[in-house]
Amino acid sequence: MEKILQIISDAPLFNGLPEEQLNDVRQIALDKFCNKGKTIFLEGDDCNGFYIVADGKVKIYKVSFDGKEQILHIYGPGNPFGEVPVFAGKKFPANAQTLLKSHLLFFPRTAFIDLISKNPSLALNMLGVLSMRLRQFTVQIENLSLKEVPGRLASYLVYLSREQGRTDVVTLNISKGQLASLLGTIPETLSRILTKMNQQHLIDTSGRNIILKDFNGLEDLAEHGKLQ
Amino acid sequence: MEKILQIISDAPLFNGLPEEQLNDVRQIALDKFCNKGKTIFLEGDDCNGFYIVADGKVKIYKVSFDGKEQILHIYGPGNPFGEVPVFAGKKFPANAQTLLKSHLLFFPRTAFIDLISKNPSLALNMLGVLSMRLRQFTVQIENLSLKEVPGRLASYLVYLSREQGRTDVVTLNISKGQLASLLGTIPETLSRILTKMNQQHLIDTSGRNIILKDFNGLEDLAEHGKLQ
DNA sequence: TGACTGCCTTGACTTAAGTCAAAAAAGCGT
DNA sequence: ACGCTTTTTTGACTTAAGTCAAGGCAGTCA
Repeated sequence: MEKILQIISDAPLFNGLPEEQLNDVRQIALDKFCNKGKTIFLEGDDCNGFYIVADGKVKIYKVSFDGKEQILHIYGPGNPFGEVPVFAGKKFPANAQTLLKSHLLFFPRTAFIDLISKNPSLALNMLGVLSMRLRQFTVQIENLSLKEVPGRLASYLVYLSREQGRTDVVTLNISKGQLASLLGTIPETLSRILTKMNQQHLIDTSGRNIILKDFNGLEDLAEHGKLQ
Repeated sequence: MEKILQIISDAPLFNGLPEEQLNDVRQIALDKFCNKGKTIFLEGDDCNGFYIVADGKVKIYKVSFDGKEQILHIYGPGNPFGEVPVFAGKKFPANAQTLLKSHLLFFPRTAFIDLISKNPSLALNMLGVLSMRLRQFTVQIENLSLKEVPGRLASYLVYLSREQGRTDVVTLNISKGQLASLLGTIPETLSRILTKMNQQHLIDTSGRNIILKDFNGLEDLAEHGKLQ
């Protein structure tokens, strides 16, 4: 199978579609190659389509008046982004920038809407993706407003642990500064909390590897939201 | 037009559908009447369908371990809720409770999926609604993490002002305690900030009516996020 | 009228987390 | 291995907002 077609068929959005429809999708996809640090779109830009990450990594983020940034998502291969304004409004609600040299697929708005109208199962997949996003946001809002930073960090570590399929050690796939922004805090605070968790034998850090010394303790912290 | 059909056709989720499709939708809707304070579902409950508020008011909320509650949404007539797990999973991700005596319409999961498969424009409308909500969540996360409480309050007042179509005075449609929760804070803090805004002649409060004495100042505060 | 209830406000105190500044450590290209 | 940049850590200080506890105020219902 051709490379791009392979990427498309692996993406959750197009999962389970028959080969004929995958080919239709492939027809409307355009390649876009970006270097690290490239801004793909800014909040308020007009949107004429959405993207899927074929390779690399992209952050979706908001910036406050005085320049502080809150990362909303970090997407890797297979994840779509920028699809909200395709269906509602015309402007992007946040900024997007590559974190690595990346290969993106661009799907023009009208062609895609056309496709989805003829394709109930593609529509259902899309509904599933958006619903999932909504659920993630719900959790993120819950975390931001009900938990303190240690709780959010613990929660993220537990999430990473599930994602990486092991409870003894996890590896961060983003820098600690980016993690701070994702957790809605600043690098200094994150660093201090990591040190504190070390002292309490919850974790053991060495660079981007974090040994989970007390997984139950972390789950507890993620649940209760307070560090001792 | 029959009352239930009217409610359905007025709901943003189904707005603009041809009458024939509206009738299809109406066919699968079931009535549910609830008193004030009735729990409709709890986080983790199995989802076998979703709801639309026909009449009354419903809050969607999360509860932290120590009982503090964060309201995610307050929905009134025409708003759908609980549709996320219809596509994304099987369990409700948050709790729902009526704030008033309410009349709800229930749409069973399987019947609805059936319907949508046969109805591309219904699917597109739903995609629009979900996208709109994602957009709102984006703003909510931005507010929670990049703005302080005064900024979030100002932002809410400006939003209310647009919704109610006047820049001189707005009326809260929820209690101040509930507003505090919606803003991700506690009643004491909200009360103090309202007092402070009074002193600075930004607003003038009397019960649930809030006179906006300096609308530009409020917009500025909502943007910059800092109170003096 | 008065007590009951729910909601809001105020005060004194504590604390989590941000700011600013500087040093230490880790990456990276040549 | 070298210098350079970027990332992370640490320390001293400030501040927004939470906690706890007490009062006030308004509506309701005997």
